[in-house]
Amino acid sequence: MTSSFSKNIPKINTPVTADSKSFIEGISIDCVIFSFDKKNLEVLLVHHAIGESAGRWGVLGGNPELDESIDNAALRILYELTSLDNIYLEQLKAFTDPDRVKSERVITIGYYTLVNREDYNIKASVSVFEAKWFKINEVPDLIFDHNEILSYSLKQLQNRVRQAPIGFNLLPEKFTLLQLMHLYEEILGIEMDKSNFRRKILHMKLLVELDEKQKDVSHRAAKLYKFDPEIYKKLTEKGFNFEF
Amino acid sequence: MTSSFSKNIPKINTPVTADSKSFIEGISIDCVIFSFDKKNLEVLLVHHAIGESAGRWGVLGGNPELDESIDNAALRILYELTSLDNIYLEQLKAFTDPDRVKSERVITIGYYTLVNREDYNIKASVSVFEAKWFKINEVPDLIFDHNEILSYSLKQLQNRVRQAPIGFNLLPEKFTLLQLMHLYEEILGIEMDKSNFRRKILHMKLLVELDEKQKDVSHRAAKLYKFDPEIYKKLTEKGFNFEF
DNA sequence: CCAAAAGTGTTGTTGATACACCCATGT
DNA sequence: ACATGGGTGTATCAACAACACTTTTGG
Repeated sequence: MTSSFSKNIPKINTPVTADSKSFIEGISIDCVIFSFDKKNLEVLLVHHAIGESAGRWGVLGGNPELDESIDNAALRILYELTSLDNIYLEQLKAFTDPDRVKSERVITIGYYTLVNREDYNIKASVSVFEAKWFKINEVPDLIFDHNEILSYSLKQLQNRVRQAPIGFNLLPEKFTLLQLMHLYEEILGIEMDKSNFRRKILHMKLLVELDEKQKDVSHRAAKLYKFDPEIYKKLTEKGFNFEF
Repeated sequence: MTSSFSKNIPKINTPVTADSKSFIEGISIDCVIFSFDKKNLEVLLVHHAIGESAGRWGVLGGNPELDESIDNAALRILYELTSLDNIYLEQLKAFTDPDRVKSERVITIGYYTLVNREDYNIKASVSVFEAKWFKINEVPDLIFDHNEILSYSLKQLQNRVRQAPIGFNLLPEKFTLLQLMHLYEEILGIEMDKSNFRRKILHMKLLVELDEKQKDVSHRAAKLYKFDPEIYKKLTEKGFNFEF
């Protein structure tokens, strides 16, 4: 689910770390934020300073308001942390083990989101939270069931990325074919053949070749491409299938 | 399908239609029950007799208890209606539009389940609810957002059935290859080639050929096969991929 | 010149697709 | 005999994997 979220935030919510009660009692929101930095898939984690989980890291969390859908609440919470809107957001599922939080019964609706690292670096300078990027295989022991939520979201990302061109949300607008290939290699944890990858992705005719090349690289500069959602839309309407 | 209530059910819950509050306030469960009858994919719907949605049909619903996971609650509610256990159950997602139920704010965790029609016919003779099977394209206008939940679950079924051999849950233990093909045709809404389907499915070596044939059919009797979860498990451990 | 990545070409193999055809059985 | 579905065989084409090769550019 993608959606936009306007500048004027309707409601600022109390941080996750607080022990404040949700308006809808017993329901929280947790959101895994993925990003791709050069060669590595990374996750944004939030440091918890107060409460029972003080000193540990967790996925971005929050609470829904009474008059908003949980999906919108997730967008709002994301905006509060990153100042980003127009983010790719997808619901995972509800995590509902009665013992997932020791002190009280609370279920959480899990989400994952894909952000372009450049946009994040520009916008997310101010935040109430202390947040940090972790390489996906260097994630520490997290609060509650957040390790489970994270590993579930990674699986989901691996699945989805094969079926729909959502990976582009992790890249800058203009990218090279090799960057794109490295992204897939990193997410899927496999090695790919350069030549075969090119043929396959170009054959899909999803990408627009730009009149631009890489700059300041110490080797032959590669052509830049961009992903065009309009083209994708037209192709899917014709029964196109992105199967990676 | 109305009648008395019996058997020892672990926890008796109030029916969905009642306006009773859940222990975890604001959270309900809705479960789409799929089945395959000869040629048609069908859904089990429950008739609502009391409350604001009296006279209309909906998906099977219920409320969780404080000390059980929502997944377990779904299994319990399913058992209460169908007397079936050991059922294939998968969570869809949370449906959370603040206006999805007019009178109060309640989110629901959606599930779908696949049942073998023969087992159902044997076991589900008794139930507090009036329930009826509907062909998938003859489903009426349902209560709340249940039409949305249903169409979402159908999409999910179509996706999952291509990636994992879950379709077998809809068939009797012993089946013919053509039955299996018809199942896929019906779920995916496509036509398939008999010969090619055979080759493909047999080539996967998922099926066990039985020493048995169809009986009482007015044409050449077909060999019966069964799906062996053990074989599937072994294959997946070796990196097998069921991609339909 | 060399390193490093960009980009092209070739070849063998596999699997999907579209058929045509024969077989067994009840009415 | 014929309708109905069961079951086999085959030719063609597209996709994929593996790999060798040439090109461009900065240092």
